[in-house]
Amino acid sequence: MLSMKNNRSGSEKGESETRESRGIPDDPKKRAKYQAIIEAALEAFSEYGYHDCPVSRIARKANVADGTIYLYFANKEEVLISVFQEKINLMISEIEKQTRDCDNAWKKIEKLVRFHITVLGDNPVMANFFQIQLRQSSEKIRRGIASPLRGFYRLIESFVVEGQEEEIIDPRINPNIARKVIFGSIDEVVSCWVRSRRRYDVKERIDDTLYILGRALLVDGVRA
Amino acid sequence: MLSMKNNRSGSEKGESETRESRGIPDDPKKRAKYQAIIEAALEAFSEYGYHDCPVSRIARKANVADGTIYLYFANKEEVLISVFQEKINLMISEIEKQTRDCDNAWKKIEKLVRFHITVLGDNPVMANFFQIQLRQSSEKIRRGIASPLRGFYRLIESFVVEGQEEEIIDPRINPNIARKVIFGSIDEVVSCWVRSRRRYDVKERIDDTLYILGRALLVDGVRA
Amino acid sequence: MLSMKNNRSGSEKGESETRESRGIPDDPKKRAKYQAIIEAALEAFSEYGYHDCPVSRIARKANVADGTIYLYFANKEEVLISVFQEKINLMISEIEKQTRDCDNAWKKIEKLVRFHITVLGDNPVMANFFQIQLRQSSEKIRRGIASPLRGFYRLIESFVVEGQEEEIIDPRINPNIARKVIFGSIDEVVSCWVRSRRRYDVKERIDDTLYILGRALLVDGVRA
Amino acid sequence: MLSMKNNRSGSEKGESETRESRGIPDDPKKRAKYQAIIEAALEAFSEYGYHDCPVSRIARKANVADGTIYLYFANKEEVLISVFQEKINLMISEIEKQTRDCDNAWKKIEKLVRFHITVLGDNPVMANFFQIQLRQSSEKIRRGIASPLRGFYRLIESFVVEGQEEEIIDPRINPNIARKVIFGSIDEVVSCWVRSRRRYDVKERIDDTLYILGRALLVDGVRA
DNA sequence: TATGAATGAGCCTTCATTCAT
DNA sequence: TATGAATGAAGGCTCATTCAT
Repeated sequence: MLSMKNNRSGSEKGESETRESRGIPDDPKKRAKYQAIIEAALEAFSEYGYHDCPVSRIARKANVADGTIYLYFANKEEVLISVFQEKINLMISEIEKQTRDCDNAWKKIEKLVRFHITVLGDNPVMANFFQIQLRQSSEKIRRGIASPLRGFYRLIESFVVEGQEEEIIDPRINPNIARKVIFGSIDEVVSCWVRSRRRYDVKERIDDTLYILGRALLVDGVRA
Repeated sequence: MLSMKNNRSGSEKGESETRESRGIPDDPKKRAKYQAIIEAALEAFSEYGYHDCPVSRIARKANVADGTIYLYFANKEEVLISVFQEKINLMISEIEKQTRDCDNAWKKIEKLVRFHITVLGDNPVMANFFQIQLRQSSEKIRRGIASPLRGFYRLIESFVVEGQEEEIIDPRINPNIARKVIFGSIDEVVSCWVRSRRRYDVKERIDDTLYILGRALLVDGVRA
Repeated sequence: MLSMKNNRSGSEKGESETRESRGIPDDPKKRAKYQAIIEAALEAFSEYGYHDCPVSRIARKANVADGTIYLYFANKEEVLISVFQEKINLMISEIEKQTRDCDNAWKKIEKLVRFHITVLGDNPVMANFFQIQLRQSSEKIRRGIASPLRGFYRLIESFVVEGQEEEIIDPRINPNIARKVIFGSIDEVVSCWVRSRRRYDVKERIDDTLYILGRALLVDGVRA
Repeated sequence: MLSMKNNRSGSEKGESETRESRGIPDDPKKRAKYQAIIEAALEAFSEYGYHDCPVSRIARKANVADGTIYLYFANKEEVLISVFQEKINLMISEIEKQTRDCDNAWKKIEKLVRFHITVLGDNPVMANFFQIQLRQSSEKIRRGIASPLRGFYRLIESFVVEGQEEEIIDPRINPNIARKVIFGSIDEVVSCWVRSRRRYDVKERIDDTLYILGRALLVDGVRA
């Protein structure tokens, strides 16, 4: 099983407390403020764009002082990274929970695709954050995002491998590439929808997407 | 055939000389300087990241004064957009040329995928630009990029439709979604490679990618 | 009586905290810094001229960082406007105070003229500011200055009307034009002196000016 | 008589040709271009404001290249000064002509006031230029304007002295101050009208202004 | 722990002026 | 003489971050 759940430290190398990450507070009062900042940042970034969103705007939204942000996060980049960590980890746990009792690996992939698109489709703020704000050119941000994203990647890939073990997914498929096709497809579907200013309902695209992904992965006998 | 080739004007409405786009110079001397700035910007953005790359750095690289940039582009955002226009249009023309005498639509898709990954795989600077720098959160940039990108999208989609007419691609596939799967897959494959700091050779991933895309699209009889 | 005294808010519409004016701070510590900037700006503008005086020079003179200016004023134009507001309102209050127990309206006008020329005559920095720096071609500045200036205009005009009610000023005189003659005369007297680089003492011109203004306004019986 | 007419050199000290002024061209073709620039500048300054009017805008309006401006004027400041010189000298000549056969000095003053306000009142572009654009804080501009302005001042003052010689103007009046009262009054009347965005007709204010000025200057017996 | 005033580095952009053609 | 592309200095302003309270 994926042991991602609480591995939310800023970097995988365990630079415990210094610059890169101040960690997630244990004290419930602090934890609440930490969460408030995360949620405020999510909204603020989506609303104004990462680079056009001053830290003061996050603070204002979170009902804290500007300086308070820096008691919880090392800097603005860390805030963005932490928002992503929080959200992607929630997503991963939820998908793990929901796929736990699926009959087979393809059902899990189906669930994952459906869940991911549905969540973002129902949540414009998060969709904007994931598809637009996250893609910053800053090296530090990219590195900070890499690790939690890997958790999501591994989840998908594990489903593919599982499917191959169950002999419902073509064994000649490279699972790593399959993961990229799956993730890339979802990502593109959602990105286009966000860029279209959400003029249609993405959820209506789920079945067509799954149809193609099913063709791509499943051995002939299994395809409906 | 797609008539995208030389449609590189800044805006779709053809406002010859407004703020948003100063157009591409006809005078060959100016054209050369325009190109020099484009190339310098491509490099500079890739090297430092769009937001961490002052206009002065582009100017320096292009061997022109800071102010000169503004004789050719309305502002920094326009530079980024123009670099993309220039490059994506080159790519489109080249793909159109190379696919002109393919036997069937699938060969064209194969060519496109292979070409796209190869070009970026051989060109780290451009890869970084396409996969990282281009994804800015600025609304204006996103809009500026949308139109030339659409040309690329249309090209892919036209191949899918062609394949369906040739009855080698599953008619039940939604071509628009197929395009997203194809583009999303390429994009993810290249992005991961760039993010890995190009620690391997992407071109080695082409066949595996095409294998999955072939499964995804082709009717059973055609698949090798 | 004119209720101008403390009406120093940035805009007439009472928009408490908008861009255009950050208001005058209540907190005494901030108020002190606000005043320091005002005084520094007055000096700096007079010394270098509005357009040739970078904000950084004001900051330096006020012993604050450049950015601090923008915590107190929305932009450079607002600084100029605020300096004027501050100074003209002081002037108005002082004149109101000093004219309160004058025997008649003409004495008030006399006082006003004498006071105005004396203050500027004794204060080259302020004179330069009022006569030179204030007259900027920027529309926004002109509008910002208009409202506090109107307070000064009204004061003069009220004296003229009063004089007519007292039957010492010719009733056939248009008080609005009389105000313009009075103000225009003072203004020209001081301006010429400033432009002469203060090569003489303006205060010596007061009596001659008042002699002419007395002739202009007073009914024959009253003139000395 | 005033010998101002063609004394339009940049400075009174006769620094013939070097920096400060390139003089007015004799060659009629050049003279035409010189005039075209003057007129274009007058318009452009009025329209955009001196500081917000790039030299290129003047060039455009004058149908010449930017660089051409510098063949006729040493710099932008010189352009402003020259516009003023041209216009004020025209004004002076015209007033001299029109007052040549006035019965007495007061009629001349009347004519001058009426003429000045009428010309500006009928010519918003020139009014804006004289009342707003001209008042720049730049030391160099102020000095450049001083000399031609002095011609206008002298004209007014000469009328006052004449009036005193004719014994229609109070001999106890200081002619220099009288000139300031006259000029200051006109200036204020026109300035207020310009600042009001010309919402009324200034010419309607002429009589009221003259009434007050007549009271101010004329000996009792002469006043109507 | 929380505040928010203060900092000051840094960047985009403008535009007067020059000069090769 | 005329052009207009090129220059590059300069400045207003923002905002991430700090630190005294």
